[in-house]
Amino acid sequence: MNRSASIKDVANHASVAVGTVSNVLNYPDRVSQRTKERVLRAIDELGFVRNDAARQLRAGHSRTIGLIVLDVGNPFFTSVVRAAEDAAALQGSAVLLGDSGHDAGREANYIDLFQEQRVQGLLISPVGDVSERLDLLRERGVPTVLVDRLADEDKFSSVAVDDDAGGYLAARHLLDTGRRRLAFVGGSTSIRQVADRLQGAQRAVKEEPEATLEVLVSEGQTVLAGRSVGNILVERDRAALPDGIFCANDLLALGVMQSLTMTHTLRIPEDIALIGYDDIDFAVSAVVPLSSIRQPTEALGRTAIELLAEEVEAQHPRHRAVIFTPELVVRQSTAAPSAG
Amino acid sequence: MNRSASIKDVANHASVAVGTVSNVLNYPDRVSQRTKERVLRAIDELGFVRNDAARQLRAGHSRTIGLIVLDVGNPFFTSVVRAAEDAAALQGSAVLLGDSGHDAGREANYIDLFQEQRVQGLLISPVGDVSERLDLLRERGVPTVLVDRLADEDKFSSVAVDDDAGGYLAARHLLDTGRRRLAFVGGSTSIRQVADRLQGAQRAVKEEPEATLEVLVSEGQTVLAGRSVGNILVERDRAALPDGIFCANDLLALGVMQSLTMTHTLRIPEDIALIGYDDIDFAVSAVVPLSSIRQPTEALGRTAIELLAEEVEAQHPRHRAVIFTPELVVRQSTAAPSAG
DNA sequence: TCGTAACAATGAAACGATTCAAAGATTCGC
DNA sequence: GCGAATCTTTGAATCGTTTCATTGTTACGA
Repeated sequence: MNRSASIKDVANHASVAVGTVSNVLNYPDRVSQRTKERVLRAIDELGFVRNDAARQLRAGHSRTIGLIVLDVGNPFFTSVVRAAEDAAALQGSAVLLGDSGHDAGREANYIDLFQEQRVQGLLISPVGDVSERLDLLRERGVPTVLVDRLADEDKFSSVAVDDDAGGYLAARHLLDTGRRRLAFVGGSTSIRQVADRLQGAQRAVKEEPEATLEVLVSEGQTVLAGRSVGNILVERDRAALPDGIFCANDLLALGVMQSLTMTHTLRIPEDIALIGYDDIDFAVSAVVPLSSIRQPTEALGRTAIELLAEEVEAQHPRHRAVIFTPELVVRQSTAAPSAG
Repeated sequence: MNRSASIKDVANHASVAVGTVSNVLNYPDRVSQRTKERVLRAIDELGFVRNDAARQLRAGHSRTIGLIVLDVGNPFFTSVVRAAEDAAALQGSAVLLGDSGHDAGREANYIDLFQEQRVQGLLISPVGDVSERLDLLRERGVPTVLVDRLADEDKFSSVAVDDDAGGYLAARHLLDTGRRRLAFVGGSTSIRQVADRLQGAQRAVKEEPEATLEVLVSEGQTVLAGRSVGNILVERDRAALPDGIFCANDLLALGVMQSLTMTHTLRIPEDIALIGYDDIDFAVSAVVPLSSIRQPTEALGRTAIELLAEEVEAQHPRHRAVIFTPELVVRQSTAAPSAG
């Protein structure tokens, strides 16, 4: 119980050499049937479990990949994590997950921890700017792929989603269903995602001469912030109201939906169409099922692992930036208005 | 770049013995100021990072704790994980997180992986029954604490939340605010949590002679399932309606809320009070802010780590089962009706 | 100046798995 | 029955740390 059995114990118990036990574990074909059975029995009887530390020490590297995300609670990352785990499992690696919680200190701790663990490489959705900490990783030769953040291809590979394209998709969809007086609701445009989604929306609006896009800045990106914006809107003259609203995320959209439907005078989608972004679980079960833009999180996670594998294998890695295009999910909240 | 610097490289570079470098890292007081500086400079110049595998091999155990949860996406577990990480950090350990996704196969993989890693111990929220896999861990002497699941104290320590008490709290609150015709909405009572919460509610109702409790079984525990139940309710005669509804989780409650408020004839909380369970983020930002029962997730995570530490230290561990009582969070959805 | 105590530095041994050259056993054709 | 070829098994060396008994150094009081 105290000290767990080692390969040497197994060897003694089965009366073979340690090398043979190792062969049974790693190259079973090299070992005769009889011996194999004896060894396996011994392993079973002693409850032997390989010591990964020793294995790894000898091998010089681990079979794990470090993954540091900004917030495991965020469904976007949860989904990326799951995809990355599955993709890693396929190539025989395990993922060590770290949650930085947007905190640079925690991020640094995980980077250090993972380096000490000699992970094969690192997937990271970095806090703030791509910092010196990451440059240090590069110098140390730790293969690294940035997730949900574009990077200079001289320095890192990266996977990201094209937020401009997502914004375009959303606005184009509102225009395609006949809306012309659009509004964009988002937090500060100092958040890159918000700025990009807005930019894409503006691009779409420019394609329709008579279409307009009003920008409403919310205080944060929560349901409550959305409700505040909605409350301001319902005060307006009917004529001054937008007929299509694009929110920078689903939480905002759900908040706006609450305000608009609470008054019982405005109908979604007949009077105002509403589309969000992220396609969270709640979108489908909103009072009026919410149209949204879905990000290809599975592809992100899988591709991140694949890019990392490239980095690990290549001697002189040529970094790549892979950008995914999000997808429009149409639900009732943007159904075409019944009359022309 | 190829092979990272070892303690031996550092020793050469600083012209000291390897033991001295080790002392600088682990017992800085044993080393003279001059030497320490030379060594630290060498570490810096070579970009030396401790190899944890070697450390661990020598030590015989790692400084990590394995944590396997049923679903990292579930806010309950996310919160437990975070608390466990913080508590572990305090005692100098790191947490390796595994997400079984309710899948026994994935759970088994993580158990194996963590055993190979020689984790100090394991926190696990097990899939299905406490199985032979866990018994095996016990035989192997891997300290294990069950999370969110009571266990035989002969076998394991455990931390859990008292769902019966939670159910009692919720129903008692409805009764205290004057409601007498209560309804319970939940999925199948074959789910332990559902059964316990119902039982607690029944206990509270029995305390009031004229109070009644009707049980409505939903198909699943989602917003949509809640909406279905709500839709059935609004069809009823006003007189046959409950005046207080307790849902086995917040998703169900939000769904019920959607149905009731959509009709515009029933008001929450004036006509019907509504309370959920879990206190998810969405509860506070619902159309009518939702009262709920909050589970002490931080305490769960922290205590789990503490119990594990006890197991690790004690030679002949006496297992303990710690049960937490949840907490009532009152919001608008159960405000006392304006008139008596 | 010497002996002793306190302090610093040394380096071999150990942790447990994998590797691989070498030795030993078996099979086969003739 | 013999040599060659093939298949098995062996065990020492190795990975990078930590530990610890030992040796070397310094300081100080008598």
